[in-house]
Amino acid sequence: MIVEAKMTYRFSKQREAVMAVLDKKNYHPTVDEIYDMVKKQYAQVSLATIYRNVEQLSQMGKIWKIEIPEGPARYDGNMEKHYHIRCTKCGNVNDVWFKGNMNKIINLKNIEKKFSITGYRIEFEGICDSCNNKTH
Amino acid sequence: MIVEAKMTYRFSKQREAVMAVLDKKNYHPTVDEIYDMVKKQYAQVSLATIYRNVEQLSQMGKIWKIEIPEGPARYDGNMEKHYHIRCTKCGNVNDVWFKGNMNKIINLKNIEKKFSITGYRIEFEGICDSCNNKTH
DNA sequence: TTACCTGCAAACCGTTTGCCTAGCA
DNA sequence: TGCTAGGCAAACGGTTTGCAGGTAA
Repeated sequence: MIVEAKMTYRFSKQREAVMAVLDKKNYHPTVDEIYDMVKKQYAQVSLATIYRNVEQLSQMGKIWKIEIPEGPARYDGNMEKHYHIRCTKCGNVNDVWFKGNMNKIINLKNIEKKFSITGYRIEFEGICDSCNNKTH
Repeated sequence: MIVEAKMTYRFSKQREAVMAVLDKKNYHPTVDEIYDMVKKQYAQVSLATIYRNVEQLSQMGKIWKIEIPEGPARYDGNMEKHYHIRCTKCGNVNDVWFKGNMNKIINLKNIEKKFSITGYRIEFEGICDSCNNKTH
């Protein structure tokens, strides 16, 4: 028998600092990058604390975890519905604001149902401006 | 200046065995699972060999690597164009045969262009039959 | 005063690499 | 004979965990 763990959150200055780092549009730092930022304010902070806090914050629905295949996850403090595009050269992630309702466009009813489909994950790929403009 | 490395492949029974494992429809094993299969035939085979071979085969365009967020990659020997759905309970991956042209449905022209978009990755999520039917 | 939260270090897991031998072409 | 592929073990990168002390409520 599984017993739901009761979980209460309490304030911590470190978690506030993580939130503050993520309070910026079109910014999708990795844990390491968040760590470096938070360290400026709390030199003693540990990497594990950052990991624990981003996990908690994303479970609380306050931030969004962006899974990156073959690389560190990135986090996004902007909870408005949008998508992401990743530069296949430098790895940077940018916001994609799709005009229209993606749920209408990807009509799950058109897909064969041996599963009950609960969602989808879509991620765009491309080359960003700064990589495009680089001579090499 | 970057010099393209010249690469020639040569036959190996281990790589044949990996291909043989993947020659089955709607089967998406991890490296560990492939390893276990190949070991039945070649007890001495090493995990590194499986990794090197799946990497090579997918570069040769003979198999497809399915990136799984937070988990081991899976491989698919079926190169016909299709999509995947992953059970969020048990992690199993199944094929999704989408009726229609996904490229028409996801019209990249509708998306703002600060990037040059080269592609997208879409992965469905759901609960598979066997997980649905499990009492718990 | 209770439990959550922290810092530290060690462990973890999937994957890659260095080294040296085996074996295809 | 030259160069790719293999086996083994160690290293790697991102992430999680155990523990003991710190701190919010």
